[in-house]
Amino acid sequence: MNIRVRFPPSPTGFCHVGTARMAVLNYLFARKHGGVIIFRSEDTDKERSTKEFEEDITDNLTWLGLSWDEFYRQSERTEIYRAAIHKLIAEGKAYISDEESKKDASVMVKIIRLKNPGTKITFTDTIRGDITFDTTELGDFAIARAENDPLYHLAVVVDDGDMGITHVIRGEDHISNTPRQILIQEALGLPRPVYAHYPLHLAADRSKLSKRKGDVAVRSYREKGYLAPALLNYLATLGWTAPSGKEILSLEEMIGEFELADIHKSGAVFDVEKLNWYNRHYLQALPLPDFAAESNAILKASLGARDIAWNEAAATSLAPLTRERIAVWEELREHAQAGEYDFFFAEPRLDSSRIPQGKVSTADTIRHLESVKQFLTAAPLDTYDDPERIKAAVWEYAGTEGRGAVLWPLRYSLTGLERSPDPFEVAHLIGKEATLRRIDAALLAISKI
RNA sequence: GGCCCUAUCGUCUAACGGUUAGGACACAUGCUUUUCAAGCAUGGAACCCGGGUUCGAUUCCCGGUAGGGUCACCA
Repeated sequence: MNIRVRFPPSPTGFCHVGTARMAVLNYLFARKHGGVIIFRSEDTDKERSTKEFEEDITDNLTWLGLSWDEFYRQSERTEIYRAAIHKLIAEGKAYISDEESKKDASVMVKIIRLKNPGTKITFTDTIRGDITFDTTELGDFAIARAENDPLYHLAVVVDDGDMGITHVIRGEDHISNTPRQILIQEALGLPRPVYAHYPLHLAADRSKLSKRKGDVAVRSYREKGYLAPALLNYLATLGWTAPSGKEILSLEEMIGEFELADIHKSGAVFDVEKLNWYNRHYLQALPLPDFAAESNAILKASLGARDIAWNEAAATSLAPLTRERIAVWEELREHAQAGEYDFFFAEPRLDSSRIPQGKVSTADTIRHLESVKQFLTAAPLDTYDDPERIKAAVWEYAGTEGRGAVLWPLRYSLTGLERSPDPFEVAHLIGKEATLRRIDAALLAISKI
């Protein structure tokens, strides 16, 4: 069987994570079976559909790493719908009725309705099993406003038939649309595709995910600095578990393991914490030069706004350290804007009263700083090539005098921050000269207390 | 409200009649370079309720309850 699936978004809004998930599931299934993917822009609502939204959708799906083989717009296919509607009317399976407009009761409009035979429709859903509907309650539902102006259900059915769609994989919000579409299908004499309705994902309170309850646009995740493979991996595993039990999977691995029947039946909450965990993973997996390039761009912009002189080399050497401190790029920007990295590029501004820590006296603090300074002065220059060797230079002393008492003033002197990376890492990054200079500055500041 | 779907830790889930109900995220505690982050170790935490079926139900059936979806001249 030559499998053909479709991505049928309507370009009436920015690419939603729900749209992305629909595409991911269809993509995995199609690629697994060597099938064909059709992107179909469902833009029959002329009022709300825009080119901008369509581009946002294609752009973001591509960013995620997805692709398709054929592309159509429903707005360019009115002739095909016209023929189908005409045929239905000619065969007496549909009719034109004059009715009051629902928008304005004083206006009479023509609506084309399907003559509903009122049968019971049972279809097999790959994810849920058999589902039965009594279609009598649907009545003669509307399929078009005019022969050249189809409504959603008609367009979908005609297109699925014309494009040879074999598998319709969509959200469960379409379950109740299915009997209606099957009725049209049967009236047109079209084959019935395989249906698979997956559950929608939900907001934290288990209600429908909406703009009010968090980000729903793929572009906003992208702007915050989420990585495409992370979002892709999360979206795929939200409501689907790989048989291997793996949670981290590349696109190729997902394709290899994917089966429609393994998609869960119940709705899952979209959890940003878990997404962050995925993103941290993929951020760590980035080659260091790639990480540094992006990291530098963010630091440069953030530090520029703080009037800190830029030093590309210093920033690059910082990359291994910033990498383990963030889950999303946005965090690096926030940290840099809060001044957490200033000390790598400029002398720290010390609050002398903060140099002695806790119960340690000022006199002892001075003594410790003087001692540490001696050790670090005596240490040969290449000691600074490795944080471990810097540590070794003062470790015995810190052990006997009290690590906190010795290390806190050192760390604070070097960074001027309450919270920062450890002192040896910092000394390594800023080098011997700056390290000694900063200790001297701290000693000078504390002597004025 | 009618119709349809669903129901395991806070969250994502494993289990396919017999298990100390497993894992991941999050959380708590401890360790590590008495800060922060990361890492490592440990810990707390779940079968919606009621009936059946069965030697035995988280698992199968029915009912209830709860949640979701859908009831357009939108898609």
